[in-house]
Parts: sequence; structure tokens; C-alpha cells
Amino acid sequence: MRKRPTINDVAAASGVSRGTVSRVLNGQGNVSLSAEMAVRRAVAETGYVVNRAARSLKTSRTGSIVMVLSEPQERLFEDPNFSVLMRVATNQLAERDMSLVLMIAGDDDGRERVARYLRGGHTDGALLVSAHAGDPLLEDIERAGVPAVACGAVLGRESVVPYAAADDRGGARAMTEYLVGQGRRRIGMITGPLDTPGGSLRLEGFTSVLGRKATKKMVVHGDYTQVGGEQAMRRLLEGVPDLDAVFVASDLMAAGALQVLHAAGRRVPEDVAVGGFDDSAIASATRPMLTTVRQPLAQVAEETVRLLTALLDEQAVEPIVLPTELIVRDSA
Amino acid sequence: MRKRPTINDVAAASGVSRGTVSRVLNGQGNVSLSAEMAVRRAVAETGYVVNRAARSLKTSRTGSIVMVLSEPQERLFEDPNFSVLMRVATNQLAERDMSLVLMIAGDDDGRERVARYLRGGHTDGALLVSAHAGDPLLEDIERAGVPAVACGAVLGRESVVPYAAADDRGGARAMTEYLVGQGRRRIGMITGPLDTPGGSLRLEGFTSVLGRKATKKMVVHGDYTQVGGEQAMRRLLEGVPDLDAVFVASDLMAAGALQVLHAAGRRVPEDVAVGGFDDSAIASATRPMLTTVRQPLAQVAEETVRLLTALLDEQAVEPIVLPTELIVRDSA
DNA sequence: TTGAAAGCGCTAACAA
DNA sequence: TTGTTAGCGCTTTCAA
Repeated sequence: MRKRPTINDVAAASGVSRGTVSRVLNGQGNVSLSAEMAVRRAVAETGYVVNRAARSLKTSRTGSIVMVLSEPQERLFEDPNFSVLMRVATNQLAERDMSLVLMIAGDDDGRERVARYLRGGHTDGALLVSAHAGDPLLEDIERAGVPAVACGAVLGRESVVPYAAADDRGGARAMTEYLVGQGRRRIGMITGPLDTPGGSLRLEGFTSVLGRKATKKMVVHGDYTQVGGEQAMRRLLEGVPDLDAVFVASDLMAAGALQVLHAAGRRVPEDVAVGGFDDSAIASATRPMLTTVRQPLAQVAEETVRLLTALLDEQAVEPIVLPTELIVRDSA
Repeated sequence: MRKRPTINDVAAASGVSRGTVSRVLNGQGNVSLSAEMAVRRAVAETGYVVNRAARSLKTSRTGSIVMVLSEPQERLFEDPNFSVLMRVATNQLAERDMSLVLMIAGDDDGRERVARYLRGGHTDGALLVSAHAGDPLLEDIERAGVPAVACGAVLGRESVVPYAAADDRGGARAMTEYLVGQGRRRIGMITGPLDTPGGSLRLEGFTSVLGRKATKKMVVHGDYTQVGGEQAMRRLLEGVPDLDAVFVASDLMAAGALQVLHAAGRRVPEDVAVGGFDDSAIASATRPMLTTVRQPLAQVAEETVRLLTALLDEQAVEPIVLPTELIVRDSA
């Protein structure tokens, strides 16, 4: 394999200086049309591709964004946000000729690596996925001075880390109101972990509708896994045997809840109505199919990336919350 | 924010030359203990982190691997391999202080970007996910001379691109034999796309057991989506009304098949046994829960990354195929 | 509008 | 074992 051509080769082939080639490549203007054409032809001829390392060394920008997953690793697979975000981010950044680096900050080791990466100036910005309240990584990021945005609010840091998110509170409210409207009177809830926005905000939506009816024993906490949903459902049935509806903060947990209800001989939706959240693939795989709340995942992802690119361009940004949609199927 | 310290700062702080600092940092030996200690202390004091761009410019290695997803984007989310692979790859590479860049080559644009990226020498190696037979990207990779491995065989290129994969053929055979052993006589199959290893190899396993019983009308092709599974199941029921079992090449498609069977009034497993493949989360969310074939995803991912790092170290590598496991639940 | 030249931070070859 | 030094390929300032 021949050596890769450098800017010098292009300069030689086009008969102008390196400086002019660079100006053409970076679209800075102040270049004569003839020079520009000559350079472009030479680039095509030589198959020149810029050496990012060299450029980066000079400009101290890297042309890459790091996507940091703070999720404990098991949960990662089950986060519907995640793969959509990744796809959208990859594509949007590619359009700017930037690349996406992936890092997992699931444990202390991982966090330390991410912190070192940020401190090392290896990236132009950070895209946070499911960062938790009080995540020490946030300080690392701040200290490193790297522009960062989050997909989903970072609880307690809403005003510090710009974010795009689905309207968790509103979606939960809509589902709860729907259940009430269906004549349900004893409505329980299975939440997600309360240190995640999906955990606490969906609970807020629920209680904002039910008021004092949302007593302690009507609400149990799950961990977004199916097994967690099963356990939570069992606890709920034990504590509230006359339950006639349950709002579950994720479809996967709802799938677990359905299994338990079935095993307990409760018919869904006749005896107990079940509402999910996410409208993930699993929602139409369960029996009965889940009535659930659809999140505009692709939009959230797009807005998240837009916020980050705006930040890179040194524009001011505001958090953005996008509306959800109630999807009525068979379970409620 | 202060300027980031360079190797010069470390040299000054430790009272040795840049060269010695570099030797310590790269663990090349030929350094006195006292010098090494001084350097390490200075690194800690100054908070020095190597500038990868500069290093890369000099060594022409980048310290990064690109993970290329050739999957049409919709399918991506539904590939259970994918998130596991990503997690494992991120972690294993991090241990070598390498980072993982993600690129999607779903369309021509994407492919061209990936090709440019490879040609530009922006990466030390490529990790291919679900590359298709005849994928033009393969040529780009070869031409760019970038070491590459695949997760899952690249059909038609098995001897060119090293890979790690689950034993699709064996898993399919095990499931088919199990169905036969249960006394099923009219066994149909819903395959994946035949240009994917999971599509063609699972079909091979199926036919290798059933021989001439695996007639054309007993086999229909799906696309790994749930809706695709539903359509395929409908076609199969139409063509073979007396079907008493169906082996479906993915759990997600099997979930679709279950819905259709239920709607058609067939009891599972009494009237029709259903076998899936993957043992993904969805397999225990369906009703009845799916009897399926578990792939050792984490192992496959680990072996894939191991192959790549071996290749980077210029060791010889062989493809590796890992055994699957039959998971018996309720659907068959 | 263009060319010349400095230098980003690092590694490795060479000399001591 | 150590220090010195020559670039890696690029951008950008300065002068022309």
C-alpha cells in the first residue's frame, strides 16, 4: 500500500502552496477561483483525506463527541432511548464530519477513564445518557470545561446541564387520567428508580392526578427490569388486593406485571387495567397488548444533538421538553 | 481554565528530559528507577494526560477502533447482539486505552463516510457488525488496509474476514430436533433474511434435521421484525393449515407469530408449538413464554474483540464459533 | 490573493 | 541510562 497523500502532495499536484490548499479545504475564502479548482482537482486525483491528528494538534479541536453512558450496564440494553439516540447522534454528527466515541461510566473505573478522557482534551463535547442525580461524573465534566448536554434531565442539575427530554410528567398524567376516566378507582403505580427522571417525574404526574388517593401503599418502586416489575406487582397485589388498575413506569416492567397478574388469576383489563410507558417493541408483544405512553424518542435524540452542536457553536441553549402520546391498546 | 500540561511541563517538573518522560509513559524500560519515580510523581502533580493527537501524528496509530454497523437502521434496535457487543467492546478496548468510535453504514452516504474514514487512517481497526454478503464496504476496508473482524460470519467472506459467532446452525438443529422429539410432524419455519448468517445458517440447521420434509411451502422468510413475523406466520398458516409446530429465527418474530396464532384460535403449545431464537428479553415477556435458543452473546462479543486485538498485535487468528443452548419454556 | 515559516506535543533515532 | 533533535501533517500569522 502506498503512503497516504498529505497536504504537500496536493500542493505539489495543484501548483499552489500548502497554505492555499488549507484555505480551500477549510472554506475560508480569499482564494482565487482558479486556485480553488486546481486544488479540488488535485484532491480528487490524489485521493487526499485530511489527517485529523495533525489538524487536531494544531487547532486543539478533535472533531469528536463522546457519548457517556452512566447507566449500570445491565440496564443499558433495556433503555429504549439509547439505541435511537445513538443512531441519530451518529448521523447528525457525521454530517458535520464529526465522529461519535462511546464510553461507559458504569463503575468507578469507567468513570475515572471518562474523566481522564475529558481532561485529556480528547473530545469537543459530551453527550450524557441517563446521568444520575449526584453523579460525580458531572463534576469531572465541569472541571474539564467540556461542553455537555444530556438526553433526559439530570435531576438536580436541570439548570446546569442543558437537556432534551420527553414530557414524563405529562405522559404519566395523561395515562393516569385515562385510567380514572375508564372508571378505575383503586389505581396503583410501579415506578422506576427515583433518582432517574423517568422514575420521579412519572410518579409526580401520577400523584398530581390522584392527589391524596396516591397513598404510600399504592406506590411501589421497580428498577426498570422485567423481574423487578414482577416483584413490584406481587408486592402491590399483596398490599392492595382490591387493586383495579396499575400504571407501570416502563413497558418492560409492565410485561413482568402482566405475567404476575395472569398467574394470580386476574384478568387484564377486566379485573385490573395495566398502563405502560415507552411504547417500546415489547408493548405489542405482550398479551394483552399494552396500552402505553409513546415517547418521541427520535425527536428527543435529535434535539439533544442539536443542543450540543449549538453549544459547540457557542450559542445559548435552553432545555427542551417534547410531548408524549397516549397509545390505547388492549391492556387498559 | 489553565492550559493543559504537556510533556515538557512534566519533564521540567521531574528534572529529566522529554525523552525520558516519554520512555516512562510508554513503558519502554531503559529508565532508572529514580527517574521513573520522579516522572510518575510529576505526572500526578501536574495532572498530565497525553495528547493523543500529537502521539498519533508521530506514531500514525490512533488508539481507536471503529465499530461499523451495516444494518439497515430500523433493524439495529432489534439486534440483541448489538448492545452487548458495544458494551463488551467499549470495556475491553478501554483496558488497552483505546476508544470505540461508532459509525453507521446503513445507506450509500454512510458507507462513503465510513470508507473515507478508513482511508483517512483515522482508526487502527474495524469491528464489523452484521455486514452483509456482498457489502461493498468490505472492499473499501480491504483497500484501506485496515485490520477488520466481524461479529457474526460475513457470508461468502468467511475465510477473509475473521469472525466470532454463535453456532447458528447447531442451535437451529437442536431446536428442530427438540420439536421432532416432542412428536411434532408438520414443522414450519420462519427464517431471517437469507443474506444474513442468522437467516441462512438457521435455515440450514432446520433442513439438515428435516431433510425432504422441509419443503418449500414449510419455509417462509421474515425480516427479523415483529410485524414481519406476523405476516410470515399468516402466510405459513395459509399454506400449511395443519401445521403443528413452527421454528422462528428470532424471538421478536416469534412474538409476532404468537399474536397471529392466538388470533387464529390456535393454542400454543397444544395445537402449534413455537420455538424462537436469541433468548432476548422479549422471550420471557410473551405468553406463553418462549422456548428458544440462547446465544452466548457476551462471549461472542468478547471473542470478537479478542480477535481484533490479536490482529492489531499482528498475531494470526482463526474464526471461532461458540455453542448455543436450548432454553425450554412454555411455547414448545 | 498568495507563499513562507513557525510550531502544536509527541516519539524515536542517534549520540553521548 | 540519558539528552538532544528531527520531524509527523496541519493551520495560521505575517509579509509580500
